[in-house]
Amino acid sequence: MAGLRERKKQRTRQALVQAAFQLFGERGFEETTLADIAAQAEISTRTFFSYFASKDDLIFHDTEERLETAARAVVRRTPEEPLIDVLRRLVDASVESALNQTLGKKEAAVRTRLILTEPSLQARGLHLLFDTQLRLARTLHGSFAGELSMVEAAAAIGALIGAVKLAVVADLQDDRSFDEILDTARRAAEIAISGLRSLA
Amino acid sequence: MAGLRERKKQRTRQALVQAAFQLFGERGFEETTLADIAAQAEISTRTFFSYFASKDDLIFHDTEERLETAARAVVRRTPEEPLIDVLRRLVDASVESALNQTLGKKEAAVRTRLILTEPSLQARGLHLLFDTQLRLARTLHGSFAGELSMVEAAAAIGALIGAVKLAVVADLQDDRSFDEILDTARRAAEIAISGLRSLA
DNA sequence: TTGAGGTGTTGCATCCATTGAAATTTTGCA
DNA sequence: TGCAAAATTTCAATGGATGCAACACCTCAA
Repeated sequence: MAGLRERKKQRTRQALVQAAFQLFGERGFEETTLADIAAQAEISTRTFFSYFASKDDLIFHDTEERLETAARAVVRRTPEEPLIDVLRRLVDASVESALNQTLGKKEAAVRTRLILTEPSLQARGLHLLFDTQLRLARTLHGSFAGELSMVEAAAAIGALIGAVKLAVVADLQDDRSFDEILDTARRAAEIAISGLRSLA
Repeated sequence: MAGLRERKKQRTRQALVQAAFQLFGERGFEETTLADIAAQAEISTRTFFSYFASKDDLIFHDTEERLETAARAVVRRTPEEPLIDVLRRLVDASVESALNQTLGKKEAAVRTRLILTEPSLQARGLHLLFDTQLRLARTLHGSFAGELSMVEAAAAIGALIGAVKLAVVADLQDDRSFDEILDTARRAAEIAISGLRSLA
C-alpha cells in the first residue's frame, strides 16, 4: 500500500536527483550549491537532508545497493564450486549491474565524469568499493572454510577487483567507449583470475 | 642556508602536526577543531591554511611523498628485468617505506586508528593510493613497451596492490601486530605475483 | 645601522555544508 | 470534521575553507 505520502516522497526524491544532475552537468559539482538544488526541486534546503545525508549522496544514492547486488554473486557458492568460477560469477554480476543503470544515459555520463573529475567524489567511490571488497573477502573466506585463509581470500578479491578497477579507470581516462571498457574489464579480470589459479 | 624564517616555519609546521596528533588522539578527529589545533600551536586559525591545505592534510602531509618514494622502485627497470622482479622490488620498497615513519610510534598508531575509523580519512587514503597506482601502471606500461599492454599493466599493478591493501586492512581490523601485518603483506603480494606469472 | 621591500600573520567578512530545535503545515484516518 | 503523526520549514549555530586588506617582522643592500 503505497499511500499518497510515500508516492510524494518518491517524486520529491526523484526531483532532487534530476535537479542535481542537471545542475551538476551545467555548472559542475562544486559550483552547484545545495540551495540551488533544493530550489529547483521546490523544497527547503533543510528538507534536503531528510532525503539525502549529504551532497555526495546525490551521486552515490544507488551505489551501495548496486554493489551489494553484485556482491551477492559470491554468497551462493554451490557445493564444491571452484574459486575461479565464483570469481567469474562476481565479474559477470558486476558487469550486469554496471549495465543496469538506475539513471538515464545522460545522467550516467555526468556521474562518470564527475567521479573521475572531483577528487572528493573519486575518494568516496573508492571507499564504497573498498568496503564492499572487505565484506566480499570475509564472505569468501567463510564460503571456503578451511580451504582459503583470510589472507588468500583478501588477496584473491583484492587482486581481481584491483585489476578491473584500475584497468577500467585507466580506460575511462583515455576516453574509451562503453563497449571497449566492458571488454577491458573482462580482460583485466581474466588476467587476475588466471593468475589466481594457484589458489584453486 | 636555512634562514631564521625557514627554521621558524619548520618549527611551526612541526608544532601543528604534534598538536594535531595529540588532540586527535585525546578527543578524536571530528571532535577536534582547527581552532583548537591552531591555539595549541600558537598561531591563528587563518594561518593554519598557509601550512596545510586542509584538516585532512595534517594526517596525510607526508603520504604523497612516501608513496612516491616507493613508486620509484618501478621506474628503474634494469634491461631485460622480468616483470615479477620489478613487482617484488615494488613490494620491498613499500614495506621499507612503511617502516620508515616520519612520525613517532604513538603518532603513527593514532594515524592508523584514525584512518581505519574515520570514513572521510579512509576515503582520502584510498584516493591517494589509487592515484599512485594509476601512475605506476602507466610507468610500468612504458617500461615494458611492446611487452605489456596498458590493460595488462593495470591488471598487474591493480592485482598486486589490491591484494596487499585488502589483506593488510583486514589484518588491521583484526588488530594484528605490526610484524604479523608485514608478513601478511608479503604473503598477499606473493599470491598476487605468483598469479601474474602468466604475464612474465 | 637603517629603512625599503618582501614575506608571513592576523582579523574580518563570507560562503557553504551540515545539524539541532522549535514552530508550522500537511496528511491519514477515526 | 478534527486530532495525532509525519513532513516541512524557519531560524540559529558550528566548523571548515577562502579572499582581502591591514599589520608585523625579517632580510639585505646601501
